[in-house]
Amino acid sequence: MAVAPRYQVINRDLSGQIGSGSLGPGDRLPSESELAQHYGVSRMTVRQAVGQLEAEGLVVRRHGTGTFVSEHRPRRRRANRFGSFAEEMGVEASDVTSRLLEQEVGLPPEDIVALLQLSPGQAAVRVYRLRLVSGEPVSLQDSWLPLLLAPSLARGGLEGGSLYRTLRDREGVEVTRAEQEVSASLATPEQAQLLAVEPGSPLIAILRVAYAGGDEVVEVARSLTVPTLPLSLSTER
Amino acid sequence: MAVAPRYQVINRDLSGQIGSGSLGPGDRLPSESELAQHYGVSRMTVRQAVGQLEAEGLVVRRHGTGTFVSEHRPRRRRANRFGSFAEEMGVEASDVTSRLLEQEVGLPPEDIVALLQLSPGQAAVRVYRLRLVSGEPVSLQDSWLPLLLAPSLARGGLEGGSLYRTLRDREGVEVTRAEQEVSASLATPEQAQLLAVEPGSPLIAILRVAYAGGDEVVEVARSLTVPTLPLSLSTER
DNA sequence: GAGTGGTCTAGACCACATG
DNA sequence: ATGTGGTCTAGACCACTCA
Repeated sequence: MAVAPRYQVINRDLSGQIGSGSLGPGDRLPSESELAQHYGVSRMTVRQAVGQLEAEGLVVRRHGTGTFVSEHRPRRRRANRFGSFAEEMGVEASDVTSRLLEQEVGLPPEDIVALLQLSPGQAAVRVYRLRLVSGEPVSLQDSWLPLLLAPSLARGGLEGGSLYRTLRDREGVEVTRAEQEVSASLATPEQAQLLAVEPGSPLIAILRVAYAGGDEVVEVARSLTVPTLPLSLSTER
Repeated sequence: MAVAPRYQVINRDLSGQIGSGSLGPGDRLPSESELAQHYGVSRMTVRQAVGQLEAEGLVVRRHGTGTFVSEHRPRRRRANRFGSFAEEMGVEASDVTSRLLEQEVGLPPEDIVALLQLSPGQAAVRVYRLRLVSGEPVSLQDSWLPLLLAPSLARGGLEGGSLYRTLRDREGVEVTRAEQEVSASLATPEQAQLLAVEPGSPLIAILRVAYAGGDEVVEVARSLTVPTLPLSLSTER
């Protein structure tokens, strides 16, 4: 039945109340004892739910005083765990879909070869995807992985669209660390068409190198993401 | 006597064992039950200690398998500590210089007022700087701070070019947390001239909100930075 | 099946903030 | 003095992994 743990149910309920505005910034949440009684669980369970809210930045706990809704909307999650794409975008995983543009075995471009630490001639798998949130295209992700590390990807298939999860479940390769470089670029006509923006629009460009274990490079990926900032910076002084 | 909580003692002990190498990368920690017995506490207490290690990135928990020391040294704490400008750019602090473009007291634009949580009419200090690395312009930083929090800045002067350091030394205000949103934009002619790039070039745009203590907003800053990526992403597929 | 971490209980006492 | 969150117990059952 895949029943969610109680603390997650409580977390989502409170999270929803904050999101919908029935709990506004600065409001005090019911005390942990009250919540425990209300949800019919023990206080420790409530604490787990609230602790998660706190980690997400939605609430602030004050010893001896109470738990309060944060004054600000949390913007970005911290990047300790290079989160899934959904986490990084700050959206629900269920809102994220993928369109597979290419999945093939071949020789990557020179610069990628170097970053992947491949010997000359060694093949790699390319997974080129368009990621969508709520059906809207938001990001192009172009990943290259050493064929030796990801042979199963050569045969196609991605479990639930998550590359890292597929790696872990099918190859036993666990991505433990990633480095990113953020840049900006202009959309080419082809990119623009896929992302539904004007050609020449600015895009956030990220180069990511993902490692497993020590220094073994598992993936080199380039992504181009549509800026989502609500403020128009380009018109500023 | 200010005795530290047991879970913190346990956390530090394990943390020390990892740091000293008696627990190396990939090693499995004793099971939670064993740790509980060893430290003479309940398993829930051990879980709190280990959970903290996990949040710090020192260990990885695997359901049904065990808890393992992470393969990599956890790098920078991001988000929590937001490095100096030099750290963020990955350069030596001695290579970084600033050119003060404006430093004045006034009423910020509407959007900034909201983010600063100012009442209507409340004044703020603006510090607008061009940051250079090795003499090359790389970033425009436009900061707004509540006048009440930074009165000394109204009289000019920045210690060593570091805004946060000035805040700490002169106002006793310590920035404890910052949130950032990354975006992209196109350089206006004026921005282009200051940054020595072509008008219309893509720039990395970052909106930062810095907090002191709980939810008190200390600074809202917008920065525009020249992409420094060695790879030319804009010419890619 | 044995061992691991994940969830949960129904209490308890303590430290802290505020009226 | 009261109520809050912080810490802690001594169990329990479940879900997962692996031999």
